Amino acid sequence: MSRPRAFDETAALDAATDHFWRHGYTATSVRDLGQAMGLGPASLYNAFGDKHALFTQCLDRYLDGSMRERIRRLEAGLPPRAAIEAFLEEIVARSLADPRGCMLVNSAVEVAPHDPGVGAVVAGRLRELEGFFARCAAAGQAAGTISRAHPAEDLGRLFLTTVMGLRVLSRARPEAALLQGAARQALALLDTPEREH
Amino acid sequence: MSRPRAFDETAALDAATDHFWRHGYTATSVRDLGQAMGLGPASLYNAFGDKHALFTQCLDRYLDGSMRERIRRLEAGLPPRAAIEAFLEEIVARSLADPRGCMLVNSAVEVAPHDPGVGAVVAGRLRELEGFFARCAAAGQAAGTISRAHPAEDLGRLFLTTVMGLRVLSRARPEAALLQGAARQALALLDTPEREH
DNA sequence: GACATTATGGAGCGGACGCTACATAACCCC
DNA sequence: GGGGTTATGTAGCGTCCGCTCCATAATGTC
Repeated sequence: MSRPRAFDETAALDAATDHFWRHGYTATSVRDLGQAMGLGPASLYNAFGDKHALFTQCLDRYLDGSMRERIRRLEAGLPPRAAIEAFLEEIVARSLADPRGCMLVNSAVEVAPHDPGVGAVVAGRLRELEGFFARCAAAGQAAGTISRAHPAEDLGRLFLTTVMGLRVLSRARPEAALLQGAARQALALLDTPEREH
Repeated sequence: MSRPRAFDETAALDAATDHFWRHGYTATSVRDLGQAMGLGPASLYNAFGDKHALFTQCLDRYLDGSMRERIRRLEAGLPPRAAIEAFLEEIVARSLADPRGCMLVNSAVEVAPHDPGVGAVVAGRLRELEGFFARCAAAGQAAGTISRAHPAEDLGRLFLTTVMGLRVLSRARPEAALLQGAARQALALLDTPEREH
């Protein structure tokens, strides 16, 4: 019925995501995106809408492929305490290996405060991550592998905060001793001896 | 000898800082800055150099007036454990009250990765903050007000990470329960019962 | 008051910005 | 192979970007 697209949509989105990820929203121009995606402006606007709409598609794809994938994989494949430990380990390893940092953090800082739509997406994903940690903490406490000294809700809040902090620190101080030390110290909360009563 | 400046340099720098703080480096134009500072472009460039030089002056002033001021005040006026607690409390209160977030975090995420000069400044200030927490932790342990269950270096690393994380979370989820819960949980590390041996 | 020096306002440089219009090309359906 | 429909390349819209030039103004020195 009509002429088909001459490019791979997912490859184009991946290229756009990489560009937003590296340079942020404002510092990325539509011309940059078109070049990275191998598209002229007409094709870009026809397929993905304007710059803002393209960014939200990239952010959604990024979050599905990184954060949600990790939550699903670890929660399904590991016991709760190990899932928490593995999450932090992966975050540290990624922070040390990938200079692009975390697109969720980048968006929370650069875009979310000025963009209610992106702000809602970011807030929702942060709640998902907090929920993962809180669920694992509660399950580990029920299974006896995690100390009951602290409420699971607060553990979830602190692990979420720790992940965000690690991702920020890695942009200016990508040092293994720093990131591993912080993660180790957060995980120590899982072993707090319980006071006798 | 020559015509004097017709504007207050510190007030102009404060106005520029506020603009960079709210909108970030890239999204702030020199015209915006000139309008906020009450200066024409000629005066602005003559007094402060180009946009990048002005930004670094704003960032330095901001850090001296917020982070360094807080470290100095708390470390001089409070015992070590209380200094740590007060720092986190102030960060939470400020995060809930001021929608601009933390300019150090903003700069670490937006500017530092693409700018070695700013990156060095940010890394240095992060080290100062880590040092404050580590010093307080060690002093508190020596005074007996902080548990010796964890090494002071790791406590410093985690508190630094926690502050960074709180500052990120507050941009998308400025919720008292979340930020206070995370801070409370981090501070619980100061009370870890020591295992008998 | 003439002079040297710095500050200021305004005009404007070349280029990049996000985005659009339009003619043409490539496909499916019949 | 014509017709309908969508995709694509190019040219270019109006605006804003960082920054500079230049004529003029305001000061201290003598």
